[in-house]
Amino acid sequence: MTSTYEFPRPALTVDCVVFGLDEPDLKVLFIRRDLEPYRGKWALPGGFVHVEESLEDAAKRELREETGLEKVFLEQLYTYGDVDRDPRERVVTVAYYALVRLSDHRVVAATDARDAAWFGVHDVPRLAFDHDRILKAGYHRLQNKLRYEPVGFELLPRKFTLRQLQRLYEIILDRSLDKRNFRKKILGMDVLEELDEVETDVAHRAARLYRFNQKRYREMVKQGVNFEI
Amino acid sequence: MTSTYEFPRPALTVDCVVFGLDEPDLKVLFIRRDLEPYRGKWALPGGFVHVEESLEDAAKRELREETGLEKVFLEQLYTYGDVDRDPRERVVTVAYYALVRLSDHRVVAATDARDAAWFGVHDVPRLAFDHDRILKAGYHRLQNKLRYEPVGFELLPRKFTLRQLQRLYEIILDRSLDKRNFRKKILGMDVLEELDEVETDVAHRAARLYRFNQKRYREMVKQGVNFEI
DNA sequence: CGCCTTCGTGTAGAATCTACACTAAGAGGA
DNA sequence: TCCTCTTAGTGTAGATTCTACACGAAGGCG
Repeated sequence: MTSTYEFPRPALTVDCVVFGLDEPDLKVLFIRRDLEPYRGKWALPGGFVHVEESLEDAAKRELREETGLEKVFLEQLYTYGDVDRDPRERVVTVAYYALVRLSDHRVVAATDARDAAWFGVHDVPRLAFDHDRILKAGYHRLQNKLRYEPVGFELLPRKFTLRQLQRLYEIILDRSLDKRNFRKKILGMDVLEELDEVETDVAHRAARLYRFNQKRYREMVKQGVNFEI
Repeated sequence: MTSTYEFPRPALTVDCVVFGLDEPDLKVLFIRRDLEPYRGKWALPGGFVHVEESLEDAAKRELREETGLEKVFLEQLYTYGDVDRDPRERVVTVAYYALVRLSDHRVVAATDARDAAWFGVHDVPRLAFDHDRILKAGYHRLQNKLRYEPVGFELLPRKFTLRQLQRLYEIILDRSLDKRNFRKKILGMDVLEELDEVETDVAHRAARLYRFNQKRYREMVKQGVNFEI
């Protein structure tokens, strides 16, 4: 079954920059290509947009098919449309970035016959197409996002300690933060719920666990509260 | 001449949200559609992406063809890909927003047979497709952008007074700013060149003219300087 | 020359940011 | 049981930045 159009059309794909926190590293997920071009090279998970699915649906579907990931935080990043991005033909790619809780999704690589693997964000192999550029944009966006919105919770277990959260910020923003100031700031945002639980299995005083209160956050966003770190 | 593909492909278009400052209003440019669907309705300037041109080139070309505008500030906004955006068929639209110096481009509407017109951003007619949504996103983006980056100069004449600049900020951000604090802040950024000229044709003391020093700005961005207002 | 309008400037008090160090809790081993 | 080790959890002073606010100077115009 084929489709015919009066004028030639670019192919349309989605690609996802998938971040996961694997302390002490921020990791990104790639799949190994099993087709030409760039066969055997690592690439961002992604693929063609079907004509009856939205862009976001396409991104979700590709993530599920290629990496087994579901229900992750997903946001549009940028659309890449230079004419020579793909050696075969004109391809326009809508890039998304995703944040996944590795605590929930341990076994990603195994879910599919395809070869998937996490790489440290500062230690990425040569990538197919212009995917290094997309990766860079995704990382940059994550850093900016984190600076202005409390989005990091998507990378942590649902219950976490303030120390874990601070480490996350330090890893992503790539600079160290003062413990007391960080706690003041983040608690002052008033979007964390203090739980009646502490962490377990640590060989020292256990830290209190917190949970992100998304409902409260959304209310505060409406009121125009600032979440800058 | 037709093109045939194995699978159906969405059509790909670009649309531009074009802002211009026409004191005391921020205006947006629309064209009146002369084809179905939405014939006679106002719509964002835009059109199909040719297969041999980049997305940005397509946006520039459409702007030129439909509105006569050239060499304007142009930046990608968001890509809209819901399946039912267009009643005819699946259309994916990469939206851009543009800032134009009305002082340089007075006669936009006349350049083409097509019907083009500026509307106050708070006083826009019913628009074709989901263009009201795109407009909203563009306006929102402009506000955010202005808040964090000195981008407003693109809307002013190359030489301008601090008062003009402040008015611009007030119009776009939709709140009044303190004169002295604004001047301190903006001059403290160190990206304005004080000229040896003052405004003319005013019936009161003439204000000094300034010019935006883009080179200096770029250097400062590299150093990670903050341009928040 | 007087009037009118806008230009251009400083400061004090409030709020926020930054840098910094010690006691408390709990686990583990002697 | 007690000593040691590690991290938890907390407050403050000084510097910086933000905010609110008013008046003399310049220059065109009648």
